[in-house]
Amino acid sequence: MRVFAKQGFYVTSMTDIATAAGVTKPVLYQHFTSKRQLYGELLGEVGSQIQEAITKAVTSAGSPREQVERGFAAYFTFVDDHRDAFELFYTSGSWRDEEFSAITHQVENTIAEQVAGLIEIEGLSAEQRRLLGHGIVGMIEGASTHWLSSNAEADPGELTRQLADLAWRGLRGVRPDG
Amino acid sequence: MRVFAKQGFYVTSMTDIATAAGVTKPVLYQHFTSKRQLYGELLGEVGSQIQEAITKAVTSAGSPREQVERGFAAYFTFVDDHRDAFELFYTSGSWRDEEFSAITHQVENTIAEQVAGLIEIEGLSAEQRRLLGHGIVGMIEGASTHWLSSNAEADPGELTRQLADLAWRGLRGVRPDG
DNA sequence: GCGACGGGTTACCGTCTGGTAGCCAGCGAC
DNA sequence: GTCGCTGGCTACCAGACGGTAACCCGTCGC
Repeated sequence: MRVFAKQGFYVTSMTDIATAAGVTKPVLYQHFTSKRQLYGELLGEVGSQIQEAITKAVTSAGSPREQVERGFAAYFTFVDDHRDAFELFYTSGSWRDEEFSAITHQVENTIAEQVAGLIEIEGLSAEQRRLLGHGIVGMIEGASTHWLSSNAEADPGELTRQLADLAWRGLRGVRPDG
Repeated sequence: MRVFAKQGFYVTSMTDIATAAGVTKPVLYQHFTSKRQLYGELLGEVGSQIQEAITKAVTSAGSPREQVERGFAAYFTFVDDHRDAFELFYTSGSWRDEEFSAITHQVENTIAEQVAGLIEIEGLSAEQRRLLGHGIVGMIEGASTHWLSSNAEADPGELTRQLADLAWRGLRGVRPDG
């Protein structure tokens, strides 16, 4: 995970992974049939974790506003705790690969659908809701990426307050703190 | 551009590109010194186009709200008109590459900074504003990606209305149409 | 002490790709 | 008609990587 997350799929060689794991290539091939299978398994594992974390957080909440808040909190906490996993999942660079992008898209679609269900406004088609849901998902991903790359020392709680407020109230509704 | 956008940097071979261009490899190397240089030049070109389109649109607007609207419109119009360019730029998969990601990040940072300047609320630090700006940029990117991959027949104008409204007024402020 | 066994390692293969050298065709000059 | 030149193409090279085969070493039973 660490080496894939740092270097990406194509740059990383099986020897790199084996070395990082303290073994040699043939040992790796006793556990995984191919490089693609190893990567796919990793990606799927991470995807399940993200999805589970968010779903659990959302279902434990009451009002839509609270669901947004808790969902965001779960996401940022996950990113904070599993930095490598997030980077692997998000900047893996395998979006042009049919098999791999299917996994990431499945997760994004699920989250976007959950978000779409929180929009209370009448008169929006399902596809319009989905689109907005993906907008919110992109918002979270963009903020997370910047957060990690900028080495900002904001904690997940502060991030959640800011971003959930942005999502819920828009650019005009953000308040300085709490 | 077309072949890079469809396959990504590593999967695409110079022979692929040469073939798509109707020439052979050595001819390619008369124009570009290496695969990386070719890709970097392409990426920089696209980045400049995106940035210029948005900056031009934003500076032609008055109120912050209008700047958001026009900026979004410029982005979605660009995506619609230069699908390959957008895919190359966004899902290029070269985020793990120091040299390439510098280009994309530079563009994203510039846009995020412009967005940050539109937030009128007092009491936010520069870094907090930047973070929210990147959230909005991610929102646009996420929505664009979904828009393209879902083959939705929404036009850029409709996208702009929905998403600009989402950005400005939040999830509670989206209205069905117009 | 000796032999069998099992897990890991070295060493290797085929393939592919970025990048280049040397050839060849076609055209213009005389 | 022949020579020379220019520009593109075929053919090739070195290196790297995914994946595998064959070997080797330590351990355990006798």
